[in-house]
Amino acid sequence: MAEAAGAEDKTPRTERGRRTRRALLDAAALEFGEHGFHLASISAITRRAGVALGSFYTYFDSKDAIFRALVSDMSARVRDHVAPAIRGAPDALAAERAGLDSFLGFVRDHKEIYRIIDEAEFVDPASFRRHYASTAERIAHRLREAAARGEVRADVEDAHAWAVMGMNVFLGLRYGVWAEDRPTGQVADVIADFLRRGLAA
Amino acid sequence: MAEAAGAEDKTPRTERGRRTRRALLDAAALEFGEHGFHLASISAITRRAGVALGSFYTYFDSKDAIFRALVSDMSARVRDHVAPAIRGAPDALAAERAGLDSFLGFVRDHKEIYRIIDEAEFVDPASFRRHYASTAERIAHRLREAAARGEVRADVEDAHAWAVMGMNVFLGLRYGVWAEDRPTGQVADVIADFLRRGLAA
Amino acid sequence: MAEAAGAEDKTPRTERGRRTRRALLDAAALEFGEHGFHLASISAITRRAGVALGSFYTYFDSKDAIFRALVSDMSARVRDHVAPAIRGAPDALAAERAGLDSFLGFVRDHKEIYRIIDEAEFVDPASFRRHYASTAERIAHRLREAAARGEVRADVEDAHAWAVMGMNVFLGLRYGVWAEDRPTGQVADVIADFLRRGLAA
Amino acid sequence: MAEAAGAEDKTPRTERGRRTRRALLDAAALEFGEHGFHLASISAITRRAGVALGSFYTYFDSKDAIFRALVSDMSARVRDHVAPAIRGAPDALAAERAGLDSFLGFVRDHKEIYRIIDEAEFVDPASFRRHYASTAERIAHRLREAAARGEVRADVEDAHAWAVMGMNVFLGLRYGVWAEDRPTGQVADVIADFLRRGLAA
DNA sequence: AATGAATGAGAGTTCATTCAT
DNA sequence: TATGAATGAACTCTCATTCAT
Repeated sequence: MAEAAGAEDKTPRTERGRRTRRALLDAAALEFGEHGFHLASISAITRRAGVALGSFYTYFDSKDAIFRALVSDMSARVRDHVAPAIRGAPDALAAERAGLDSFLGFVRDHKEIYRIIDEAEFVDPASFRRHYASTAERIAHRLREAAARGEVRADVEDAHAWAVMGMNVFLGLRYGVWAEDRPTGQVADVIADFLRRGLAA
Repeated sequence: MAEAAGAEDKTPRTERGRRTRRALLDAAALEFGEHGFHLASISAITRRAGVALGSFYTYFDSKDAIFRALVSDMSARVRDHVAPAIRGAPDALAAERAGLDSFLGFVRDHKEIYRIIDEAEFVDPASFRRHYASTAERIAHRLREAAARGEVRADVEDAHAWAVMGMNVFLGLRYGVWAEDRPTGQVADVIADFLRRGLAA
Repeated sequence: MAEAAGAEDKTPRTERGRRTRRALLDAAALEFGEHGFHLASISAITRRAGVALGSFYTYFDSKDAIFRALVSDMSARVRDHVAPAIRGAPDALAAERAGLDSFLGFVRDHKEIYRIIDEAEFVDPASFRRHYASTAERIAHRLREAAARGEVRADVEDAHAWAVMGMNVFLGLRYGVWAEDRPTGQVADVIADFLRRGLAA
Repeated sequence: MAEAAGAEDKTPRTERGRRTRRALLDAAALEFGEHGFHLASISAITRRAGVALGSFYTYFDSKDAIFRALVSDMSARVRDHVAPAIRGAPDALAAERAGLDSFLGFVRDHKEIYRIIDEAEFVDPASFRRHYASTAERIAHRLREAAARGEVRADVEDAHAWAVMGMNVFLGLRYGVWAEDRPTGQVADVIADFLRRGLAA
């Protein structure tokens, strides 16, 4: 039900197959995260997953294919992690703060995601655009609704949504590099305050 | 330890050598920009530059070395292009707007830079950090001075500088993808207004 | 040592088994005919036959084994198709004409056979020699008997039989390539006349 | 000047390069002759030629490419060997006899050619057709001229040329298998007589 | 008897780098 | 300094065959 809806029928039919596929995906996340797409090797992935090299091709057609599967897997997990935090927020600006905080936390716990998402643009441009476009659209949608409710300035436009996403992505993906010791909440607070004043009605 | 200073040993002595080195660098910008670091090949670079494969090593120690040389070359060019625009601005917020606009224009005219800078983080983490840290530091410095002059809020901190840089980088590097038809000035205006309200004293 | 006799151990016991074996053989004829021995894959054969990969080894010991089974299957079918035509001919030279015509017709209707027979020499030299030697011997036998009856020259020898077979095989196997539009009967006529009187003025 | 007139500029520029290319071609003839196209391996070819694996790709783009180069190399050599024998013959039928004899001799001395030519049809159909079509056309041309001179029957047609070629190819390529001990001249004599007068009593 | 996951040796090919001329 | 041939390790991918269920 993930990458391309049935692709070519590489879907495992047995429980054992399901476990092997999962192991490969997890191993791939680590390998791609550590070495990047081009330096990651399929033989390293299978070694990490504890299966024979040839078994890889029982589940994925190619190196590209597993990368794509991984990206959509991770997008979904990020979304599933961030969405509840946003939904629980009292108003639009609190939602943005909660979303950033939740994203920072997720990345901190899954450092591999950082490089994988960054490379997705070049390895799989189509899914990259889909990913960012849908994120931006979600933010824009929230802002427009908030404007209608009078929570934020009435003249918000899409550029604001992209700017917010840009800050979040840049801060989120580089947070480990930038300031590992700083609690994520603190950063989220500074940015939330900045957003509030920039976007307030 | 040689990257920045100019390679100390491989510096060409003759005029002809200087031209060949420049041709390699230009060819490398195109090749890395089109294919990315790992898929770019030295033999393609030399072919584009019109020199023999073996000649490459007269000027650069390795594939990494020419990439590093290229990244610092380009950082310098971006800086040289953006700096005057910033210096000419009447106040701190106008400077940020001018900087973003100028950066958007530069990227539009040098599309290769987009991918090269994006990859620099993984190919050459050291120079990547140097590059972003110095940019962030420049922004932070401007904001602190502006705060001292009362042009922006007194409680600005480094997180603001990183957020501003994040928006700029994300918008700048993806501007082609995002909204090719939109004049860069318009985007810069929206963002400038957002910044003004967010950072105003 | 098992190829000809019918495999002795892998013979199916049930009706269902018999059908599966037949399906594999038919699928193999198409697959080997289309791609040649080395590029044909067992998994493609089982897919075409509609059975699971593993089931293949219930019926054949190896890829070589099914190829051998196929070659003897097809030799027998060619023989069964051509023999009646030859038997019905009034004299030796008419028999050769009828044999060629019948062979051309068979190949036209079973194009796969073309490549399979051509490759048999390399995949399974033993059965290849058997196949051609017995064909040549049959022709030689007919010619010797015809000579005894005074229908053909008295000094015929084995080389003549091989020459006749060479023409037939070359024309027959390449007929599709060479002259698809020409009726097989016409070609058979030209060759029959040639056999009768040669090229001299 | 051989395979495809300049292909992609893999032509060696130095004397050493020329020698290496020749060594690869000779090694390939043996390897393809012994094992056939698919079982021949590039690493075996380079081992036989005494060069490193990677050097192969300095001279040929692929396994297919060297096979094609080899086939045209060998066609040319066969032609160069057979042509003088044919030219020296007193009349058309003597020419056919001389051509067959010369071909049988060539194949006996270069056994590798046997399998290579036989496989060319499947590996490189285009050059296969070119090869046989041009051979058949040469024979047909000789026969038509001989008919004009009154040396052979006036009603010769292309089918005769194909039949002659079929006999020659079949006898020539299988002669080693069939009758290693028999002098080629003897076979050529039998066939020449057959060509002249056919099989009728 | 039937299934499909698992195996691993081996293939063709690429490419950064070295070296003799 | 310039050239281009030489190198070999590393890579992705295939497939006949085996095995547990």
